Amino acid sequence: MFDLSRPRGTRDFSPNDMASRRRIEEEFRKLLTSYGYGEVQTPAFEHADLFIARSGPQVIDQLYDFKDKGGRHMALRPELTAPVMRYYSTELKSMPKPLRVFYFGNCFRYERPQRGRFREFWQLGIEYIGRRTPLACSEVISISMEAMERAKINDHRVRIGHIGIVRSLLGTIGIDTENYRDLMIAIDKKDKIAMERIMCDEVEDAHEITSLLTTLVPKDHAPKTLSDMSIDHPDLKDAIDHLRSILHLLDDQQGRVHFDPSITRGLDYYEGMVFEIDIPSLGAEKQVCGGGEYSLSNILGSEVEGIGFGIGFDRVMMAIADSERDALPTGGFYIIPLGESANVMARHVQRDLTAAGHRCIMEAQGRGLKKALSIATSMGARYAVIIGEEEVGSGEFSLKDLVTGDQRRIAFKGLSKLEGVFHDQ
RNA sequence: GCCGGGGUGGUGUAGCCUGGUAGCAUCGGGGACUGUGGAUCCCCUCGCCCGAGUUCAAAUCUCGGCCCCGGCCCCA
Repeated sequence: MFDLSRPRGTRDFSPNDMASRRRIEEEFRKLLTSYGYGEVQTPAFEHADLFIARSGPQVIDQLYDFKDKGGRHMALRPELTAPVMRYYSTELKSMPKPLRVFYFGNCFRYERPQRGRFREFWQLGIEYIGRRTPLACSEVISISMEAMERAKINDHRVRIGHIGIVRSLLGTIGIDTENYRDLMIAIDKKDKIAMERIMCDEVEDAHEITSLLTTLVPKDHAPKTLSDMSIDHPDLKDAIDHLRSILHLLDDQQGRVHFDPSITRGLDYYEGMVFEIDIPSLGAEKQVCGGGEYSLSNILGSEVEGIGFGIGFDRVMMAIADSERDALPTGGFYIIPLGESANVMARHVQRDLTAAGHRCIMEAQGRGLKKALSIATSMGARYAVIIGEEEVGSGEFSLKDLVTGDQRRIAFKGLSKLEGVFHDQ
């Protein structure tokens, strides 16, 4: 006997799970479609180089890669932005700008599983490829927030920053670019000690360091509002104006949006506005969405700029209240053929009813009437269709309302007239 | 990769400290009841994560592995 267990970090989804997941998925699709985004799909695996080329060692360590039978180095996709950009740069390029696309698919990373982190997980995202105007930025952020609302999540918060602000500030005190990466990570983690350590190697003026730290790291990790930012540096004016315009357009009535200059995002291709959404109640893996403005000229070899975000679909599902989860569909008919002579008519009735869009389940185990009615009820059917020798002989079937108990004979030919006579629920 | 807490029928649990018969609930299958249902009663299937060690004897104690949960890291 071989190992029947499920691979580590993967999940099976029950019919109930899938009912909930599909409903939310559809809700998201409707949202994105209504904003003019078109869905694209790319392969589950790609040439490994697509992911390796510009990635750090962490991404590569987590890559599910393999040699195919032709000796090619392939990898399961760890994220969807690169494949979508690959698609864009080869085929979608000629489409009118701006190009609005969205994607939904599974991704694979060899990680240590824990709550909210899996080796196979689903990501939903959009890309707005075109000029990064404040209106376009606010559209993208707004869609991500509306997605949370559609999922009926109400404790999320949005943090918006700007990578240009951080870069400029560091530039003013002459920090060596080679240390940007470590420093950016330290800033993103709000790790003052690491920030100070890295910066002390570069600058001598303690006052400058201190003021910089206070500017970048909100007190008590509390989000700040943009108006708290009092930086007079000419390089920053454009960035701050840009953010102001975006925030103004977001028209955040519920106070979800906060300014957090410490967001730097890990990826190299981000520049300008960046944002994250998290749901505090999720615990350690609370970030459900991340995105921002990017430029991909250095990666794809051609000038591509845009705005996008990725949503962790599984984390959204975890945050959805149990009361919002779906039950399996109920209602409709349960057909009970009694004896072999009833089978043919039973199949015909089932075909007609399902063709008319009704849920219609066949008693196919040969159970007796009593047992079958009991099953019909427990499966949530509204009506039982009873077909026995009597019915076959007269070309009729018995239709029993399982809620009221009423029962009547219906001519098989009169099936189409069922509409409106009974409540299919 | 690191640090904690756990793994008992499909599901939820008792038993573990203080070694000896694995109990309960629910779900699933069947029957009482061969053409009229959510009830009741009865019967049945299915389990100590894996391996090694200690012992007359291990679900229980020891070690290793695997897996799950929480945290770190990173991210979604």
